[in-house]
Amino acid sequence: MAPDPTPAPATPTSTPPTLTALTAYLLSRTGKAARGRLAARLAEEDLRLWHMAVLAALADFGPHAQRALAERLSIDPSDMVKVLDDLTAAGHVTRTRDPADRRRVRVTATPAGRAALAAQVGRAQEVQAELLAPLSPAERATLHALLLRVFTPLTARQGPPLD
Amino acid sequence: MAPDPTPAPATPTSTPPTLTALTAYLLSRTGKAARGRLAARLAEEDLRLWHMAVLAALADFGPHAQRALAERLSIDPSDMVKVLDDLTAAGHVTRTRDPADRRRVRVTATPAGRAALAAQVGRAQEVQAELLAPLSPAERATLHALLLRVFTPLTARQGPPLD
DNA sequence: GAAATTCATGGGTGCGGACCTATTATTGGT
DNA sequence: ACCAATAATAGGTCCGCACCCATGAATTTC
Repeated sequence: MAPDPTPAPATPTSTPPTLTALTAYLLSRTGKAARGRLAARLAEEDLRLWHMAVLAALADFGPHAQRALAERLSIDPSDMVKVLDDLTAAGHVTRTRDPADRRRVRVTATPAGRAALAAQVGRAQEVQAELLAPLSPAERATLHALLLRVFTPLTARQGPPLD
Repeated sequence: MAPDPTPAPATPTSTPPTLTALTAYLLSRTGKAARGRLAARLAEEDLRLWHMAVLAALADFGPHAQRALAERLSIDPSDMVKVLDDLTAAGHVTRTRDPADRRRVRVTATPAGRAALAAQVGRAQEVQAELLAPLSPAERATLHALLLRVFTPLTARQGPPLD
């Protein structure tokens, strides 16, 4: 019977209001949760987020030169190499040298790759359903729309040299 | 026509619709952006997100035993040590042994620490203003409310053993 | 008083992400 | 034919985060 302030129910694990009052903080935390769960699901098939992003880019925009693909996704070309190594090993994409310019490598999604992407999208939607469980369908739509408006300008990186 | 899909204006850097259609993806990306910019701002004063979180917890809930603080924030106790090392060195918190139970260390925010927290909150709001620039004040409030509802259950980790 | 427990601490590990520098083909220009 | 620029590739580094174990001091339990 000490002056112990924590009887038994242990610590509440509640987050400081000072932080939850910040939208930036909430974004950071929920984003991390989303990323973590997403990554965990993708890991079930030995994929990471970049793999899915590359497959999505190929599916949405068609074949790319490898470098163009890297630029589109704002990933370092040398890192793209490794991502594509994995994807080719898994049979999700094919690398073919561009006959016109044999320096370039043309990256194309295979049918298996597109199927894998569809499967991953499905898993992502499952994760998403868990995360957004507290929200009604209408609210989820609202959230999505708002996030999209916040997100878009982030990628619309000012084209100028910037260097 | 030439099979060349990229005339000259370089690569658009646009994100695959397959991804932007996923709220989980948007959460992940915007969250990462928020985190990154936040961290960059905090780094100006040699602080990281954990430092701010600890200061906020102390300011909001008062002094904590070190272990209780770690539990509240769901951080490993051994990592908490290092965070507190930094904060004490910066004069933002004080560590005093609990006279009742001399194993425990009582962590208290100093006035300087509380001031530093206020400054960081200010910076966070600046970052936030940039991020949420595309949204009207009402929309920002809506976003905040929705995120809060999504976030809360994440921390309300089911108390059960789970192991 | 001895043993088991709790805390704080130090040190170390592994993972993922971002970034950076050669090196080797291949090209276009001169 | 030579030279400068571009593509892909293979390495390597650094950082942040999360996690885990061993130790020593202090406390509770028996």
